[in-house]
Amino acid sequence: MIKVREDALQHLEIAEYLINSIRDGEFKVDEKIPSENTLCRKFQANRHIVRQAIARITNLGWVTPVQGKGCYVNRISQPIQYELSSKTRFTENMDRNGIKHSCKLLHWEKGLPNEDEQENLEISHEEMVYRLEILRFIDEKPISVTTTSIPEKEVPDLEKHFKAFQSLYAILIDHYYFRPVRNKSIFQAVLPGLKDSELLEIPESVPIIQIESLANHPGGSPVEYSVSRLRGDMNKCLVEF
Amino acid sequence: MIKVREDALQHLEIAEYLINSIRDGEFKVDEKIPSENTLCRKFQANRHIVRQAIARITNLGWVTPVQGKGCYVNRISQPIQYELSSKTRFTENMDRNGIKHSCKLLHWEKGLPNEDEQENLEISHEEMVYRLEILRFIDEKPISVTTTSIPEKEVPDLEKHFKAFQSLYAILIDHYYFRPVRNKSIFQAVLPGLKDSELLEIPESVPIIQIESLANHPGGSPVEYSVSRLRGDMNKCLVEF
DNA sequence: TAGTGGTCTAGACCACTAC
DNA sequence: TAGTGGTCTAGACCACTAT
Repeated sequence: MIKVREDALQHLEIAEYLINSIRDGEFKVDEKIPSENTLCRKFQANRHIVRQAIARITNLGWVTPVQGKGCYVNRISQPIQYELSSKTRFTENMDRNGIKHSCKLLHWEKGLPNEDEQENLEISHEEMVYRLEILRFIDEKPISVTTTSIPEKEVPDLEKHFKAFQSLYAILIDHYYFRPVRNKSIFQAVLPGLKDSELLEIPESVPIIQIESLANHPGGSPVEYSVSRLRGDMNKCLVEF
Repeated sequence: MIKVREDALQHLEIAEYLINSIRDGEFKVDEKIPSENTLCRKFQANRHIVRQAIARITNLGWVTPVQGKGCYVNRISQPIQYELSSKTRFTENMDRNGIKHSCKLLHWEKGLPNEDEQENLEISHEEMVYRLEILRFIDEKPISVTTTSIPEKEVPDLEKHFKAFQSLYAILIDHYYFRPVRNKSIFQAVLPGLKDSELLEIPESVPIIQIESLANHPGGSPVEYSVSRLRGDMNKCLVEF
């Protein structure tokens, strides 16, 4: 067992104080906690220590520091529950729960498949795939980013339907007359990469749920391989058996 | 967009160097990376910066610092894939994949149910529950901690069977003649609390997968409510639909 | 211009490990 | 005793926001 000096770990005490103050409503949602300097004076602590404390409660999701302004208390919303089954999709999930949402096609490309795509989609190394990167929002705040791969042969000229992009599944159903069925999903808890943390507007220490999914033609062959990364503090996933 | 000084974020450069060196095999698994002081000299950087870099690669799972000794490179094992379905249990999962595992009953108690337990197990506030805390190991390393609640009426005198605890399900089947069936699971990515990080022997910034599950009597009423917390860097969960 | 958070330097003392 | 990582102090300059 590692000993700890009695007066040490002061940053944990400060973090605890801040969390309790937020819980008690002393620091209110969307308002600011005291500045670093103020906290230094209050606790007779070094700025470094105060910053450690703030880093901790930031990672725990309580506040978001903004350069030049201050450190804002987050609205602690219950995470959105996302139901995964063979049929549910993001859009239906949100609509069914009456949650206002939107999405944005960040990027698309047509290219040769990587190994994961070849294996999961059961295609050869020379069959082209469409690759879409989609960012989803709830209350104008980004909550997930998804990379989806579909073989070109399944959706020729897919890019013709990208104007006013609303939902990939709407395009598949309206223009290609099929609706993929979720076959399997693999869940992991990971830390975001630099790109993810920028897109999702979270610090690099907020955990994210990564869901790697494969969807098939109804009763048939694999057609859509996707990797989604959801903010851990705003999402949870329900699976019923 | 926030600007960054060109010479700034030096700690990210150092972190990148360290990761690349580990990847390239320059720093080998189970050996130590150079000491903080050595890195300070090498990069002409302040110790604080070097420590930031080390904190980063620690959180990303590459190394584990040990006081007084050094900073050891972790064996990057592919995460263990854990298959969740209505029937699979930890023990069967591991056995099927030929993974050597063990577990330990950390604590047990009999007490009144909390709100979650009342709701999920569909019991009144005065029906006692057994509450078990189980730590699971793979290769002698802790990988998950689970809290399981079962109404006392389902398993009277449960504690009589705790000697040489091997598997809760073995006890249920051998002595109470039923085998719970998984009904639903809720996945979240969270950061560990202090207690979790101690039990799982991970720093507080390594994400964990939290799985809240409910299991029923075959075709019947709820009988087991559990919350598991798995090391994110060592586990992934597969669900097939 | 003043105040905020972001980054970095320099140096101190402590606890733990190895010798 | 020397070397390691853990914690903390004191102070600097920067970028951003508000006034």
